[in-house]
Amino acid sequence: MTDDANWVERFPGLSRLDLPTKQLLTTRSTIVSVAKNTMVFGPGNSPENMLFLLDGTVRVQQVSETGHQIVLYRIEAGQSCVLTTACLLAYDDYSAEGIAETVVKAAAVPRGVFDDLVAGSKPFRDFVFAAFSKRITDLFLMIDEVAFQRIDVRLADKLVKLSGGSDTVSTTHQKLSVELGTAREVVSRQLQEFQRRGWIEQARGSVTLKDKRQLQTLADHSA
Amino acid sequence: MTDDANWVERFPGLSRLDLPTKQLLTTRSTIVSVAKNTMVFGPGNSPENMLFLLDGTVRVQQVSETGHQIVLYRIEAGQSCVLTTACLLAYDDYSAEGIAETVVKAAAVPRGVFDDLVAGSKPFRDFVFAAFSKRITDLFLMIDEVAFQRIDVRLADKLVKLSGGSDTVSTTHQKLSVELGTAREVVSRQLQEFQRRGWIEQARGSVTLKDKRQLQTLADHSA
DNA sequence: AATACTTGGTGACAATGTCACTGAACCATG
DNA sequence: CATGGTTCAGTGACATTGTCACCAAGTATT
Repeated sequence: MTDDANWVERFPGLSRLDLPTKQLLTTRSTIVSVAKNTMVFGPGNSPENMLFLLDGTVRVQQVSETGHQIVLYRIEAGQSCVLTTACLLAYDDYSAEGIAETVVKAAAVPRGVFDDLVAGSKPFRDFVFAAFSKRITDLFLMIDEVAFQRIDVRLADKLVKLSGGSDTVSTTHQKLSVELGTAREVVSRQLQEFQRRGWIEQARGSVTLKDKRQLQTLADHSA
Repeated sequence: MTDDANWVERFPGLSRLDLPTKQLLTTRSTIVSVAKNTMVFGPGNSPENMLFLLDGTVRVQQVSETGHQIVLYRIEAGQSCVLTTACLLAYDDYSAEGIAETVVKAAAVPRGVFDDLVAGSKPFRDFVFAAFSKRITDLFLMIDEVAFQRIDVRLADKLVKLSGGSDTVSTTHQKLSVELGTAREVVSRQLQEFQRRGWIEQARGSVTLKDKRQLQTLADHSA
């Protein structure tokens, strides 16, 4: 892994901080590791610290009163849990939970230090507000998608995004349905249709993208 | 109208500010009025100031790429547009717009003053972060509703909420469909069903709630 | 009064969600 | 390896919701 002591430099939004602020962040934070599939935060589990992700991914998802689940967003390396944490602190009765999808390494900043930083550093304020803003606009987009986008378009988009650079997605129909907030049967049907068109091939627990371009075209068709 | 010069006292979250901070807010802000049905902010119209609503309601809604519309939330008196404003400043290419539903009176705080306040006052920071947190958790709930809640439940809930203390809601089927992000025909059908059950009566451009208790029961049925 | 616009109603159909059930693939254990 | 349990995926019937095309009545404009 890269130099953890200088983790601040790896955050695009934080590299502009002045030296004393950086030092405060570095000296007053601790590097923590979280095992895969651990709940990082959740109902009845408000973290004491603000986390800044150095490695790995945290998936934030919600369990509805109806028993349904939906993935809200992911926190990647270089991003912060600030807002989710803040939400938990403000309203501890809500149902979102953060789960480490991989081994996660993060810098834990105590709340008091965080508050001092917000007070003392304009660049840090900008970083925090930008994170909030990005999250809220992303949620706006998500509401739009859930409300108005066809499920085949959303599934194609999700497959391409989950594949990343690779050509296979290791996941089950059930998990894909949670990604989109739909039913497993719907995912199964759509995947069958994609397979019929020769865009994908299926195996138990994985989907192979044979024609990512076509999938991408369908996903972009929203415009 | 009540004493505008002391508007800070009317914000629950701001009354705890220390005197100098309050004075700063008061002296450096200007009271503005906005006519009904005016766009307060929107694409290509980022406001220069952070607004604190003293009177009236601002409806925030989104126009999808597909042409569909959905109401995201409302900003009521005693709340701030901070987050929406911040979003617009950060990402000016997104499609949400704020529309004054009534005559709106607001205190406009310049961005620089706002930043100074965040830096200098812990209670003000808490106010701002609480506003962000509330908004994000509300959006989580909304995503859950849009994705998983039946339309009759959502419509009943919306009718009760829009009615407030009154027993009539002056709105069209079209507007109700935008509230829920669904189609007018769907609203018409559901309202017919409510009417058949004797829960409401309809007239052109208005709905009269005859049995608010039953509607509320349906709305609560989510639990 | 003639015209256009808004509001709401209707039926056919498509897309998606729900339910109950089936069987195949995988896994842990003896 | 055999067995039984669990996970994963497929299927058909049906309910709910969304889409489309069209109509009719009320309202505003001229």
